[in-house]
Amino acid sequence: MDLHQAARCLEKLGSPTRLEVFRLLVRAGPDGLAVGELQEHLGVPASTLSHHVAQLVNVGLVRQEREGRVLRCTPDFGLMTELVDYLTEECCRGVPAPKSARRAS
Amino acid sequence: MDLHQAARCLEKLGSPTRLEVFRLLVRAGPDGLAVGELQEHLGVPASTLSHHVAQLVNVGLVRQEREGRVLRCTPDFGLMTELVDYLTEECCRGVPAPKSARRAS
DNA sequence: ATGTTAATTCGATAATTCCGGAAATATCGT
DNA sequence: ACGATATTTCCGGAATTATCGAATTAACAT
Repeated sequence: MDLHQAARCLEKLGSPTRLEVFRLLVRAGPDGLAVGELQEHLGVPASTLSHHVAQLVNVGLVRQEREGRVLRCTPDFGLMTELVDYLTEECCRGVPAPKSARRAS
Repeated sequence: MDLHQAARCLEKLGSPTRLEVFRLLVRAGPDGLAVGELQEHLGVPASTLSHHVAQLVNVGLVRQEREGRVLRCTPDFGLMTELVDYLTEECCRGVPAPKSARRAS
């Protein structure tokens, strides 16, 4: 994860609607949620929600898989974790951790 | 930290320039950096940089203190940590951690 | 084929953000 | 008071993003 990728992810998470979408997906269990289910939770018009979800997919934070006529959305925990790790490493410590001192060893 | 505050912080960090500003401040040690020093690092026109820094100050991620004609900027580690904790708690775990099971106990 | 549901794409408008030069403000030194 | 430096504010245009109804595509059932 480099600075530009981190910025892109942060930008997309930086909208209340999209952050809520991601949060709902994370809490929804392994099957995630269909776009329609997200809509019920959020009460946003379908086309608006579709744009927001598309942006999260675009940046890789959300994956979509068709299941009949339903589009099931799941969060990419790996990418989110990379992002949080980037913030922790690069933006939370006053002194950059020496490259040999990260997690064990 | 609630969802809306988190979204505001994320939005402001979601620009390569602003993320780089924050990163530089974090790595700069306890005295932070003057706006002018940031400008040397980034090569951005003064007024543009001023806008970006102002947004970070606005959302509380950066503090400014006058020192003569220099404005010294320091990151708010506390707020940043709250943000990262929010993301970790709310957006990284599939199952919300039971409220009695966070860090020790 | 037709209808129904799920979701996206289109298209148009409104609102916001971004950018940077020029002018203003603040502080200090002489 | 004047000049120099540091930084912001003002302003306007360009670019981007947000919003959402309407039309469209996709999948399925009858």
